[in-house]
Amino acid sequence: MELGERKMRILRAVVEDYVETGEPVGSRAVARRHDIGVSPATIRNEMADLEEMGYLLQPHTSAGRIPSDRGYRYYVDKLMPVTELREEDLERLRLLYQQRTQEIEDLIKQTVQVLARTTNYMAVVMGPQLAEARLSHISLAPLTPYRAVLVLVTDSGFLESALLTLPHRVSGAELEHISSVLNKTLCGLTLDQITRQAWRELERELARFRAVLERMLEFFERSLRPFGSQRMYLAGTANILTHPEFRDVDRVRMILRTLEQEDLLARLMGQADAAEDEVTVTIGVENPIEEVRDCSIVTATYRIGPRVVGRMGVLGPKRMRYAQVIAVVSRVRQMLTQAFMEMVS
Amino acid sequence: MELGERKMRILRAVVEDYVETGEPVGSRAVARRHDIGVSPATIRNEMADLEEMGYLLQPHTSAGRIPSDRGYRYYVDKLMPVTELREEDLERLRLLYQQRTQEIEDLIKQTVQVLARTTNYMAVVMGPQLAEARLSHISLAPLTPYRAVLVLVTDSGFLESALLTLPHRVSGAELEHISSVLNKTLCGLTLDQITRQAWRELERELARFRAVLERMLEFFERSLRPFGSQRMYLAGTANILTHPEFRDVDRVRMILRTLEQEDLLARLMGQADAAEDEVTVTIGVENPIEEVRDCSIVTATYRIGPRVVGRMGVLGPKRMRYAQVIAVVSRVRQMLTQAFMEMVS
DNA sequence: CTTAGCACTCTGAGCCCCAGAGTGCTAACT
DNA sequence: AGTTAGCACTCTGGGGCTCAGAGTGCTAAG
Repeated sequence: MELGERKMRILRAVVEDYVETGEPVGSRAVARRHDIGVSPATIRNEMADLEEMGYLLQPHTSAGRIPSDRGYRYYVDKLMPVTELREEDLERLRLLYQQRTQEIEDLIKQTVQVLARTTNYMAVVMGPQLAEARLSHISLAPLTPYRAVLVLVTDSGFLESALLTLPHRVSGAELEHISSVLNKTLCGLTLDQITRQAWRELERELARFRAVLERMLEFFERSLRPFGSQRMYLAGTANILTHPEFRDVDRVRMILRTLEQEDLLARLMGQADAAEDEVTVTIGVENPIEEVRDCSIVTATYRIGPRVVGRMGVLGPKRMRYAQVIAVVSRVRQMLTQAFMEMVS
Repeated sequence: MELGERKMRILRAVVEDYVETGEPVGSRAVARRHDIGVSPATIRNEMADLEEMGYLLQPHTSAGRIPSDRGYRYYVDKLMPVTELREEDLERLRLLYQQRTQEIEDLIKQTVQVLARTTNYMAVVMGPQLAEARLSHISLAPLTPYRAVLVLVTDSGFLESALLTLPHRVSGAELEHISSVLNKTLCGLTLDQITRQAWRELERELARFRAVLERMLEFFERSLRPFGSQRMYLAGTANILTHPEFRDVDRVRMILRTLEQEDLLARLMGQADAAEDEVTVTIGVENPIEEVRDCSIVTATYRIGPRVVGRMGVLGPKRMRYAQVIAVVSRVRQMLTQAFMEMVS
């Protein structure tokens, strides 16, 4: 549905004023603060139209208008000005990402902090999703007669290791044999493929060590469990309490209770997609979880190397400074991906 | 300061009624609900005494009394009945800890959840503190010419590993040599000792590989940074919002903002102590952080094996069901330590 | 030392009122 | 036909008021 030029300007004015003040916006205020070029009465008529079309809402008769979810959506899609970060914030990001840490986790932790701080909303970063990574090295090294260390490395430089308790005595030579078979069979496959398909083959080749393999499979499945081990990093819970829409403790409680459940939070954050460089905005009722229907979320995918991906997002009230948040998320996504690129290479 | 028998009973009555109802407790209510055996007037006098002694407070004239921090302290130290968990909660704990996971982290995550759920307050668990653990195995295995995997195992079965980018080409044989020197020199030492003292010696013996050693030291220091990498697990943030003392959004915001800072949270949680099997209660003003002076915290140390320790705690309003919380924390501490014991052996 | 009686105090809920902001409608204007 | 001024009407939110209820401290009697 296309809106006329003047309706657009009015809708934009209402959204922006409401985001700024938190008060319903009246025709008079629009006329005063934005030069639409017509009188309040005309604006009143236009606003009545916009309400009928579903872009605006009236909290009660004789209050100003506030944007509906649809109004925000239209604003975000068509009306919102492209913004760049404040120089000050940009500087902070540069500072953070140019210092070369070696630790992926540190970088993620700092990312979630910086997202929360610069937006003053709540930030979430999901740790990297390894399922799509390709194995480039795997080995089983002896430790004691009944213990071995399993080490795996992916093509983008992830290291995972685990202590395996061996079900029976296995000599060093045998472990080496196992390692070489593992390498031959599994390298180049994604971790997902390994648990699904390649396992059969292994069981044939290493039938003698079936019990050992089972221990390993256990580990694989655990470290790949979709959201189990995919750690979630949260920051800025306190931030959202600064916004008047969260004055109501019960509402906040509902929201927090929801976000504490990692599976729900993961659903909220949407699907990671390595190809996608876009920032996604989910407004109010668009998001899949009942309890956060009056929040908006801005999400994006970051990458570590070519295949490993994770998700980041900012959650705040629907009355959110969308342009700014999108600018922040977009920049952070880009800089984080860049930083990982340098780290991994 | 010793209190007379009757004063004790009255103080206890006030604390318990206040904890239950959240309303200031009047002399009449005490007389009715607890048979002290004297009239409200007498109780009134006693309460006035207790107030003067600093055990009770009056929010305003002509309201009932509420316990002061000192009153709670006396209650916890001397008056509180020893409680056992409700059978239902106990069952839940048994269920949780008898299923034998192999993952330390999973166990910790579930512990923090269960603490939060059974108490309905907020729970914190600090990941294990490795500084006191003793190294039992260390090795450096080749991966590519310029990369190696560093693996270390402690005597209680912790595994840590890292990918080292080598500053120059190092052959497999050389790595093996380094590994054997490392093993010889470092095994049996605590990680703390290693970074502090043993390092010198290594630098002499492996002078040729100084650059490699430096990479390793970096890793050691990172993984031992006192509270940096010592992960904090939180649960039940939403819970505390159910309590009327946290109706005030601004107060909650202060508290959350504080708890988001891991260094402050670590200070709140106090010092881990392997020897100590006690549960510690910190009430209101006793705790070191200004912003949480109207909260109480119940903490305890858990162990993984003989030396590695971590901390767990429950944070809630001063008006807390101390006896129950202490019972929960004590039981969870015991069962978690037990579970780790079985896992590690 | 304990208790009944009593005057006094303070809070919090409920209620009312009203200014202020904003609307929708009508009728006049361009 | 679209725009505007004028106007009556509506709704909210805050301030102020009142009052019942709960609880105290004091006094004097048991």
